[in-house]
Amino acid sequence: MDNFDRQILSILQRDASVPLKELAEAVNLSTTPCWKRVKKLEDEGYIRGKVVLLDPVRLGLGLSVFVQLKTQHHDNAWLEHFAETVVRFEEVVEFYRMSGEWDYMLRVVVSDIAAYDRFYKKLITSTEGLSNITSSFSMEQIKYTTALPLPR
Amino acid sequence: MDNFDRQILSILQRDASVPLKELAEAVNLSTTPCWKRVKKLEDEGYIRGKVVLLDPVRLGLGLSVFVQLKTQHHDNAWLEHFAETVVRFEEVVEFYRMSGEWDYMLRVVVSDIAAYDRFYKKLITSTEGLSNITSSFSMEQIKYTTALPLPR
DNA sequence: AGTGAAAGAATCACTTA
DNA sequence: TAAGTGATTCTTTCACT
Repeated sequence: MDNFDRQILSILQRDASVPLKELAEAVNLSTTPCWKRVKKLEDEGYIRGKVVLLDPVRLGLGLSVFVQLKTQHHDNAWLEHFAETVVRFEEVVEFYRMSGEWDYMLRVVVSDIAAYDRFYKKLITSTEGLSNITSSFSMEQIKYTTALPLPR
Repeated sequence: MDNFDRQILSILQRDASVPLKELAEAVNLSTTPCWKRVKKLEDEGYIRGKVVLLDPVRLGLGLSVFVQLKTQHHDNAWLEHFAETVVRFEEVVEFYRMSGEWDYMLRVVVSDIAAYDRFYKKLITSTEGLSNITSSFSMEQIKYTTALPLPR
């Protein structure tokens, strides 16, 4: 992981549609060595995949809801079962196990409050052992990026 | 936005490295009409871009911190200035204006608690008018996807 | 790490339903 | 208005230096 690699990752995580030739020029390599580095970064797991990002608002999915959850169960078996259930819901785009007051946090993407309510009912009927839930509604997504802060 | 388009988006938002020929086969079109649809979806703003997703843990960026903020200022000028400042920080990968108790929420990606503390100091010295801040630490990212729940 | 050739994909003009 | 065919152009990939 040298400087070349970091530059390559930095460009590709912002725009993966640049042709290899341009990418190579940008980092001052010729195509083949640059290509070999990209392949290596894929093989070594730095690059997890290439995807297209969609516009949630354009698709009528402009509402993000953050759901914070508490449970009494703190054993691994319960967590595994719970995680499996929650992960299956397509509306759940992010899911974290937290320290502090709340045990879990989700980000749920839906079209509107009515759709969120449907999701909420689905969630509480399909999981057990939750002692507390709170939902916080986002009014506006001011920033959303998949680009990680790479050390330069 | 018909069924073809939805299928195309559904595939590309999970894997944008599939060749057009395969994509076309998967949705039962030949390459050109399929290609035209992809271009149209880009032009019309459904597709915001193509990116490579990196593995945060592999890069030593395994800590997500959720930062909730309150302010006294509820005018547009203050928000704009505040948003501009916060958006500039690369560590901030998500930034929402919220309803309810907290006015804003951030997701911040850092390497460890020490790095978060550096970010925290940077944040509070570069913004003004914040009346309350709380940080919640994620122990584990159980799910993270950029794929939106498209209606089928 | 680089060159140049071969293989493979994307793009386009044009045709057809 | 939308889909298909085939030719052209551009990109990626690879053997070799």
